[in-house]
Amino acid sequence: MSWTDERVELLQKLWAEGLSASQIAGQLGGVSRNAVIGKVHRMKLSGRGRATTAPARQKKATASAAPAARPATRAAASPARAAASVAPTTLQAQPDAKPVLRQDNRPVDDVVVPISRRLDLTELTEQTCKWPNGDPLSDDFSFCGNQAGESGPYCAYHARLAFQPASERRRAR
DNA sequence: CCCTGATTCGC
DNA sequence: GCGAATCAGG
Repeated sequence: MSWTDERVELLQKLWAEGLSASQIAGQLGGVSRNAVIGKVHRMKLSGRGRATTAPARQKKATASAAPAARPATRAAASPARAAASVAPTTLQAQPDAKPVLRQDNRPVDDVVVPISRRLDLTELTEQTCKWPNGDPLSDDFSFCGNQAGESGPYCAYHARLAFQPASERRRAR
């Protein structure tokens, strides 16, 4: 894959949204997270808010000294990562968070702000996103509750997560 | 061990 | 310009 205008645009957008390089690579497809990071740097988009830790870099030291073995494969996925493993949301409950909707005609899937409404199980309807937040056994457990898409149980943001391989999903919000 | 971004450098 | 390898850190 090459960096077409479209892909660069998406890269810039997702990077600005704060997605990690690996997540962006997963969405773009065909590129590694290193490729994404490299591209970001070449475009000079590094400093993204106050996010990363960037003290300084060191010299690569004596190059071509001892290549050493590759890190080996890292495929093995953990057995059962159910809804229970979803990381507790770090977003504070917002009393009247608006559902994720657009006023214009832009595609819904380009919404990226997953402010959970933190609904209780009994508050769910056909139209609310059923993405779980937190540990189901905990008192804090809740559902996203944002406007669900017409064709699924999740809001645009979580639908996107739901249809990604678990390995790319990582922690959900 | 999982992950993050940063850097170097051969291509 | 590209991105794997590597590094430094959480």
